[in-house]
Amino acid sequence: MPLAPAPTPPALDPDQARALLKALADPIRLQVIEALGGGERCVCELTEELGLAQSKLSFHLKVLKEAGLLADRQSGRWIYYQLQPEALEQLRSWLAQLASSCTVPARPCC
Amino acid sequence: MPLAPAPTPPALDPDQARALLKALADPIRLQVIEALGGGERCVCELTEELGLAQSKLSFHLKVLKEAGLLADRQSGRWIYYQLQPEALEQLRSWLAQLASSCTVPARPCC
DNA sequence: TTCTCCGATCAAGCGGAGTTGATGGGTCTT
DNA sequence: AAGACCCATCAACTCCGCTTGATCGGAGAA
Repeated sequence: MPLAPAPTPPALDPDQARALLKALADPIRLQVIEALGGGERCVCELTEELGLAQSKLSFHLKVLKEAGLLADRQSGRWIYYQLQPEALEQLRSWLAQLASSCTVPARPCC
Repeated sequence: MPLAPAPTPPALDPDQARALLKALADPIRLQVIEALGGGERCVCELTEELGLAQSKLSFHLKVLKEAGLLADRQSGRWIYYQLQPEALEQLRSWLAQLASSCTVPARPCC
């Protein structure tokens, strides 16, 4: 039987949200994310475009991949990375939920 | 004359996105954010609910406020903080834009 | 096989964000 | 006025994440 489709991914618990945000909150990783926003890229392309040391880029790619933000694919000796739209969508849902009722005024304290 | 409404805030440049993400990417600040997701709170309420040292909470509130994620309001000797939905919405737009074309396959590299 | 290239992994060093405890400023009460 | 309370700020310390340079593994070319 076919898998149930999941157009809206399950809600993010705070720990998962934290992992995604922590992975995104680095200037170099943001450069990588922005570069991959235009589509899949090979590591050697990213190295050149961003002007990064190879080991440094590899380190940050690993962080992003382990957070679930990136997926990789090997083709010959090259490895291609791309953004995982599901992870981005999960974060969007989490943010939307936060915004939904955050303007409720406080009842006077104490 | 009435102010022009701004339902969709202006697009976020990478630096602004980075500032927001960096502010969110801390476990204590996330606890604060989650607590404020239910509505405005007084600092003394947050201190008690989250079981934090006063100076520690104050430090993180300042970080969140300077990032534009929180607004504060004084009433007598109490200070109330609340989430800024506009900031959350800006982040959501930024994420949506990233996801929009990130699945374009790479053309073979080299 | 050997050589070359791509990318991941490792260990050591460094810097900066977060924590802690004390102090200061401001408001309300008595 | 003095005192109590709420919150921000400060300086010193700690600790963890990032950087760096070298090494390793795997795939293709000769």
